Amino acid sequence: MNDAIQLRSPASTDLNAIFAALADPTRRAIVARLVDSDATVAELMQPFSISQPAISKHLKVLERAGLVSRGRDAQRRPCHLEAQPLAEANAWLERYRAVWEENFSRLDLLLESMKSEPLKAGRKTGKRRKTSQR
Amino acid sequence: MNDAIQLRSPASTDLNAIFAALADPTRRAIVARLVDSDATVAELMQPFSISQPAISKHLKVLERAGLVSRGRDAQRRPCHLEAQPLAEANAWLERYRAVWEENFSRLDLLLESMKSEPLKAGRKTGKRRKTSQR
DNA sequence: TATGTATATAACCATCTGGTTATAAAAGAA
DNA sequence: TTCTTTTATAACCAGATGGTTATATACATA
Repeated sequence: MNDAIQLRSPASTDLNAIFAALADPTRRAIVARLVDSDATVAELMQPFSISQPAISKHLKVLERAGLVSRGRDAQRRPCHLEAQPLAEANAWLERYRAVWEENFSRLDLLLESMKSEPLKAGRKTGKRRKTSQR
Repeated sequence: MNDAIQLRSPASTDLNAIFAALADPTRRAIVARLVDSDATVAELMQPFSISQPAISKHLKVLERAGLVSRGRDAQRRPCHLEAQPLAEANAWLERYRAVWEENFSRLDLLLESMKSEPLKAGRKTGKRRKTSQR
């Protein structure tokens, strides 16, 4: 995936849109709803007290992030949840699993992450491991 | 975690800030850098061609999301990566693992997610699985 | 054809974001 | 004290975001 320094790789751009899309509770609720089944705009609108255009805007954000695709059924434009962007976001977070799981030591994580995906953000000139004590 | 319908639960608010913080490539790179070790603002600034105040702003966003905590070492304010928000974001995505892993069927996922965390976004009045024809 | 239904678009608004430059503040060093 | 280093804050800007209302479009049906 190659994140870190060069900020404009296509994959990185995707992650921008994906995380941004997930940063809104209405959109997360829409994603949650679509796990169950495809749904029309009207159906997605139902649980919320916001206008239909607002929902359409949210759907466009989800579409741009690749999280939702649209079909066509007469006037309706049924929404379908796409898996891949969720997998991408998960993959990014997965690299830091060791941070929140106590099984690994910091050093283990470093080696682990270098093996799977060279982070190369470092350039740690001084490499002070304990810059302070918090 | 209780997401979906009521949009302003504290946990939901956290996810907003967490995902929003991760939606920027500079901030994701900072997170990646901090996995290795704590770092000062100057150290974090180094790989980027943006100003120091810009970095300070990014750090404030990460702090608000709980992803980074700050220490004190003379003039320096070393940054430390906090695990919990990453775990929270991961936990949210984890609920949809079955969506991108073909092992589960859709129905399996539904049961799975209901067991672990009642989604209750549905209110599926008609429970039409295929919105396409009606 | 006219009407109703489902969705999208336009125009607008307030607020947030990500950047800038200039300046302030905090702390060690001379 | 004065200078230097490190970080934060203020003021500003352009553009995005999330909402609104009003209107247009696309299609089905009476």
